[in-house]
Amino acid sequence: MKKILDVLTEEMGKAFESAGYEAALGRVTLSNRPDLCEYQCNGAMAGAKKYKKAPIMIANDVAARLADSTVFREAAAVAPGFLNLKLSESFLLGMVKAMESEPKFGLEMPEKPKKIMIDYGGANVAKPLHVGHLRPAIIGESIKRISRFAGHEVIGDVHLGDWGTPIGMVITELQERKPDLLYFDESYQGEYPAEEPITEAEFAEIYPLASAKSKEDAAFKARALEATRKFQKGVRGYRALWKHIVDVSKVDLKRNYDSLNVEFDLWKGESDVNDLIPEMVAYMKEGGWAYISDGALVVDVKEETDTKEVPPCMILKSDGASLYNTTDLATIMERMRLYDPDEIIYITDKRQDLYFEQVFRCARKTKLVKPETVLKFLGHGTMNGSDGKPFKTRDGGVMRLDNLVRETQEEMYRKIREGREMPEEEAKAVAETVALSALKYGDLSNQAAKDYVFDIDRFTSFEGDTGPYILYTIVRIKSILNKYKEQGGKTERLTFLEAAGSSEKELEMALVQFNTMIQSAAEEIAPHKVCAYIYDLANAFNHFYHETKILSEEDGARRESLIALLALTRDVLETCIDLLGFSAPEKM
RNA sequence: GUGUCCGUAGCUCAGCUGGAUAGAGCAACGGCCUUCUAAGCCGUGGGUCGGGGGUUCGAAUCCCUUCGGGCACGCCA
Repeated sequence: MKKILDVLTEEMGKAFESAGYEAALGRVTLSNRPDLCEYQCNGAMAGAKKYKKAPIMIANDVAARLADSTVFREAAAVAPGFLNLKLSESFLLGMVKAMESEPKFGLEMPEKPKKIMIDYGGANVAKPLHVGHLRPAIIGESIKRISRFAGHEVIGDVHLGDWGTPIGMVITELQERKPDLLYFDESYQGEYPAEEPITEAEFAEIYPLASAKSKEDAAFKARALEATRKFQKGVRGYRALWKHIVDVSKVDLKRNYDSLNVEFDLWKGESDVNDLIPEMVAYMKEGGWAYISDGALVVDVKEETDTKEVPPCMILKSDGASLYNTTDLATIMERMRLYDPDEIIYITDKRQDLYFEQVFRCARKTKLVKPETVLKFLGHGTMNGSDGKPFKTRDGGVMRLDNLVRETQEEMYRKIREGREMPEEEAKAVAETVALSALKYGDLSNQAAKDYVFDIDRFTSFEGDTGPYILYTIVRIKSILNKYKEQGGKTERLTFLEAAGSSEKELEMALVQFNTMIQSAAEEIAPHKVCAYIYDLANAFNHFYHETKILSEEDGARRESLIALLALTRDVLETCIDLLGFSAPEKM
């Protein structure tokens, strides 16, 4: 179905045209004075100059043409030249019905769906996820879901950092603890055992320790670097150990991401492109793009239009080793070969802005991608503590992600037990669901590019613009629908009637904004628009709920229509929160 | 230094392809439960949209400038 603003603009454009003005002036927008009207058009003022006429005269001309419109119940010309519009209830009803009957609530699918790869998560092997990993994970997950819902083919890739020194550190610490392991015997020629030489618990304990050691103990660090070099070079025992560590780590990472309702389609990593690097480097040299500067291999990516200094993109360090750029470029090469995406979106901290600019320019210049391949970078801000600085634990350390999730769940559990009679087991399960909504909504309702303050009390509150408030609204609706069902009410093929009151009409108007909102959230990669929408929708619903008796409505047809409206509202809300990556319980 | 993002109510944030009286939430205060979840709803108070200039019939929104802050600027990722 068409977007409501397009329909209204079309209707308005016709009125402008028939009054002798250009149709393009008929752009209709949501009213910014809801006390005066529902929608508005400011075209009369925009056209005043062109037609050398007072805006109000133009507005009057246009309003006259809309007197018997089936779309607008009212179109009033108001000084100095506003066109204030109110919808006809029957027109709105038609939109609601279309929305209810069409797939995806009437969202039109793109003519040419794009294949989009999203690179998000930023996880490293052998390094527990910390709070800094929260944003890329949940923003990326939401963007993946929104793009997919909007009709595109989307592939989410965690793009694991599985080739770096953290693994060398873990190997080194392991060697200190278990020097007799087969893997460290470089003369050993046989097969290595299939089972892991390290348990998950042990692994979880080792990394932070090894990381700390490496900072304090220079000798340890040197050994860790040596171990890194060995597994990268392919020394058999080290490579085998590397594989074990990657496997154990992935189990741990998956569990963490599961708890956030974050799923990746691909678990690719830096190691996957390792063998591509020599080929890529040779290609860049042969193409005449790469040259040696200060010992390092670089590609110039300056452009004439630059107003700033853009340093060259480094391909290899002066010691010949690869770096972040190397694997990222090789990954682009691999992605083009294996998937040939129309678009690749990277979601990382915004501080990497310039870095990705360099990589994108390099990829484009060296023709690793097609001229039409879109490379996008979405930089997110940091999650700060109440002091406005990056979030830290009470003692100033970096907080692990699982601890943050657990603390949020505990806080939620406490609040639920406080406010509701609920068995412990159920309260626990509900707390998990609601806590995730608190965390995700708290994050996603901010623009991704901005920093935000993590405030557990605010996020877990049931009041105001929060995840729990949204869930509470959904639960209220479900509760009514369940009662209705228990009373034997009909739930299939319900008939809608025209809105009978203003709050009902407002709810319908909020509903029919859905496809407009999704489209702009998808185009602008902006999950916060989904949050803003469901907050408005939930408010519209709660207002309507307060004014309208539903189950006790005596007119059967009218009751049925109200139930249909409730069901639609619930479905839209639940679809939206799914796009944000969380869900609602049955009760709370 | 260069570039970039940000500065809106006491706090946390929307609004930024220019439109009428700048919106929410929290906090404060005051109402509404014999009735579908009051974790709700309704209302009151609270603002030189950092400052200055410009473009425009009209600027929080566009341009310039200035102040304040964050971040980035070749061998980390």
